Amino acid sequence: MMKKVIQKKTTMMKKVMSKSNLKLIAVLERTGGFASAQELHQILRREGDGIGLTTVYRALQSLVDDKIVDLLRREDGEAIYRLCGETHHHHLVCKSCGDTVEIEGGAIEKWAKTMAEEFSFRDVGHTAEIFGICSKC
Amino acid sequence: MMKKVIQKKTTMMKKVMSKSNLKLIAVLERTGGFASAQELHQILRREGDGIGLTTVYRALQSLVDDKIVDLLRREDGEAIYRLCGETHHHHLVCKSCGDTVEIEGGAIEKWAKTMAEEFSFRDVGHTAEIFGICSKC
DNA sequence: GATGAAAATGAAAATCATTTCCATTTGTGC
DNA sequence: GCACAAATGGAAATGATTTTCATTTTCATC
Repeated sequence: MMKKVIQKKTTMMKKVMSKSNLKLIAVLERTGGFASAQELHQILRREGDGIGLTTVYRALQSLVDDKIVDLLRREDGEAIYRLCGETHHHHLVCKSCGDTVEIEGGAIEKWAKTMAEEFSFRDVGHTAEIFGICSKC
Repeated sequence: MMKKVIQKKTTMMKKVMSKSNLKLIAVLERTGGFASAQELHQILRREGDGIGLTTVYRALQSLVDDKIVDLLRREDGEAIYRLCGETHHHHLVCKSCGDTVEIEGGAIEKWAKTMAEEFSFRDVGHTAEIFGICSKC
């Protein structure tokens, strides 16, 4: 069995993940999709965690800084977060009932890449959503 | 001198553009790029126009509804507005300097249509933006 | 020109996400 | 235990946007 290495914390060391950061990651893993800070806070509260809203915002911010979660925007401008590294997908949303389908966006990825190259942009990301009325509505 | 044509307003007629809408369009034309509601309001005030902030928001909203201006988001979520071109297009936005390129989205139109059909959605629209860092930044 | 209804307007208040302040608690090394 | 830095959370502040509501303007019609 390998000997356990005790590490001392030094300024050179990578920051240790705080408890709240871990909690947020856990919720994001569990819920899968996107969630706003307010929603994440509610979820944690509902589960009995007394975490404060401030802490949720702080934790999310640091996770974004560390590139552990992505920050996107809803149509109304509210910030939504998701774990990085999940397969990147897009949404098909019913304007009437709100039902959402996750869809493949291969064509989009290619398009974004092509356009970025054409205009010499780097570090590009993209957003793409389709909205309409689903068959049930 | 040509005789002035007096038109009567009827419910069948296309909605007439209100004064504030025209003012907003004028400023957007003049400034060219994107501007937030707050900025547009300041510009108008600075020019001696006593227009109220509420009216600016209302005018922008109606222009967006009428597809006369585009609504996008700054990184911090603040809404920014810009005159639409005639054709449906998408944007390539620099996260650093805010420069924007209008780009072709043929691939997107096709993708949206295909996906909508696959999941039996109707009346579909879509949004798609690419953001990154431009060559100058 | 007067009139009345509908549309437009703007000031102030309300809303809502997010940030800032600050006092308290927790964790860690000595 | 002690000292000190980091983490935390509640309350207040901020800032964009929306709502409310009373007032003003527009305009077709008389």
